Amino acid sequence: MRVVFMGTPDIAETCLRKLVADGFEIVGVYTKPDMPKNRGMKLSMSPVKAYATAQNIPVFQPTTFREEGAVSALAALQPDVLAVVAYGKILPQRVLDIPRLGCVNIHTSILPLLRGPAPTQWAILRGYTETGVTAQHMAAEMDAGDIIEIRKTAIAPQENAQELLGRLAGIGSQLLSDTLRRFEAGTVDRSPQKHENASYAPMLTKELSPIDWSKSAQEIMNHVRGLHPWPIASTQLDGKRFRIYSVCKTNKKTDAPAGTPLSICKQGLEIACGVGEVLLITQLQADGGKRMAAADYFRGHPLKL
RNA sequence: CGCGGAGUAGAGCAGUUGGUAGCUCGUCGGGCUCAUAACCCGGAGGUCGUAGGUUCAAGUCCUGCCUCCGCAA
Repeated sequence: MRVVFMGTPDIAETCLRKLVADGFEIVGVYTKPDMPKNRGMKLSMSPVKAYATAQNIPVFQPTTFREEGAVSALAALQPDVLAVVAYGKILPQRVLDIPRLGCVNIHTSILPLLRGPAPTQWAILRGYTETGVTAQHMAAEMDAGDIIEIRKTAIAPQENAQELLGRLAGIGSQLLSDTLRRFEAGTVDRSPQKHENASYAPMLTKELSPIDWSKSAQEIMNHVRGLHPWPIASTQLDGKRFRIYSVCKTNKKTDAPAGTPLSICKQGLEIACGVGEVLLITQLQADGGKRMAAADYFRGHPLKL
């Protein structure tokens, strides 16, 4: 079976590796074009491209499928099935129509919940205790395709989006591999989504970073966990901006206004949040500095309380 | 050559206009207490990222290199 794979970030690389390891014939890999990134604005390739190149799989990086050349190039690969994982581009119907057997997408939520680009992070941000991975037939409307299979998993109380995404990548890559086997065998299920229950998980932005200390300890924890590893929760303290990497609930109470630093102890800095609760900042990073334990930071930067 | 910050004891920092390095925590030894992530006394531990240069003298000034980090994309 001729498989064309489309994907860009780490989770896509994990899935591609799984397909290669399981012996699928990958006749082409699509990924987003190399972009100047990071310090120095160096041109960098996606994890998927790096891996595909190392495996000598042909890599395609069209800017858009609106051009006929890109569409015909895909058709020339004569794919039986198209496997898409976090590609980062919307595929028009005429692209979805190319593969002989169909197009499968792996989405890291329990569809129809959390359609869109950041489902893993929003599952945590919204305080869900369970999420999952969905294999769907692709439709022109994003993440609205008929469902093939859903595999659920519980979200651990302390788990952050990076850790969760790592687990979902493992589950998703297995699900993708299993699904492709079913495509081969002609035993793929199909059941429509309950579109009236759909919700959306929009792209994360830096505007989401600042912590609202008037929220409850649990909500702030969700905020910190959900925005890890990007864009990372942040707050102002003593006139400086800090990225907050991890926090911990306490059972203490306070009358101090939300956002007030209360005390520094061995584990970190205690701050008042909403409804009189106290949250402990355990890991942070100041501008220009490294990420470190909060207790370490305040050893060298005494904070007047 | 996108903009900027930083590399000093195990950890986090200070070190003023250049004159053989300090603080907090930890660590080791001793003491005190019913008790404590408590307190007291004492000790160990640093070729100040690296290679050159200026100087009587450089952590402190100049140049190259390495590494780390934030912003912006």
